[in-house]
Amino acid sequence: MNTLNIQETISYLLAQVCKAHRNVANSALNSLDLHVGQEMVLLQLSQEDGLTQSQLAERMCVEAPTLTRMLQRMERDLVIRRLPDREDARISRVYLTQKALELQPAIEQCWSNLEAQTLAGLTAEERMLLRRLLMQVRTNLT
Amino acid sequence: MNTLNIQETISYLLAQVCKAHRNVANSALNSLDLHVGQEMVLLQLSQEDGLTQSQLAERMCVEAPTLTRMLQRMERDLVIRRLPDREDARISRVYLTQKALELQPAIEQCWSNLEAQTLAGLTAEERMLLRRLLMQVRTNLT
DNA sequence: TAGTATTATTTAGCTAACTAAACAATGAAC
DNA sequence: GTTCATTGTTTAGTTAGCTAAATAATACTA
Repeated sequence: MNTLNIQETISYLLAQVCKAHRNVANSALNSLDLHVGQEMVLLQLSQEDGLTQSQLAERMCVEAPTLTRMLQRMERDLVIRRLPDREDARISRVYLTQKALELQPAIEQCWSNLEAQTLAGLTAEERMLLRRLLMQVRTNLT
Repeated sequence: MNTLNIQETISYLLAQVCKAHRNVANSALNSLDLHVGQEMVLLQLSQEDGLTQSQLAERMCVEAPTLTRMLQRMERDLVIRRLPDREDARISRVYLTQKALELQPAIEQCWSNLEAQTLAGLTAEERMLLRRLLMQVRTNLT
């Protein structure tokens, strides 16, 4: 017999929550012709345009090759463009396009709706508590 | 200016936690020659061997084509085998192999370690609370 | 200055996830 | 019993994520 009932672990619950969260985010973003993950590129650039790919990868916590391919597709779809750095020819800087700027309010609305749906039925105290606990978990796992 | 600071949302935090959690799980499973996601197939089958692919997909909350490909790779790696149902020729049933049975204690150990790492530094009350809050969030998102 | 090490990005090749569509077998209804 | 709908699985094609290795440019060092 199993001594550990996997389905009763918080890890299992967490994995389910994440999958559901990602699915909800994805559905919303699809209506903007974006894939889940791409919104984070646009959000990072909206805070600081012209980041290098390395900077962007680090802030998004993804590996460089993952980002390269995402950016290739996003460039194809005209939501970002890449220009070589003036001083260092190794570096490629990423910029929002007009299309991305126009998309931005809708993306923020998506994110805001997602947050509201995620936290529905939780009091302000519970939300603070959830944040604190998740921050502890994040620390534990990184 | 942004009215919403994405990085301060719980959705953003949740996405980070999930990514970290999946990465930790993946590293541990790699040492058993498994990929993250595959352990769930084995865990489900260890609770009930001979499930149909549809049943397995439903319990894992993944789509049928996702499972088909995972099972093809796992069959190649000799951790599961598939046999046609005797009565209904459409149905394919999935069974653990000897190799999978031998792997099982190590998988449970992985999961157990993951759970411990995830919850390090949290009191019993905090763990109960986290479970309750995550269950609410799961309900909100499904 | 020539040679080597480091840094930035890309390519190649893998897995997990999705949807849409094909395929095959069963079941139902006329 | 033949046609049609439903069910179970697979194929095709997409994206996000990973590691290892290739490529190219800069920086350092003897």
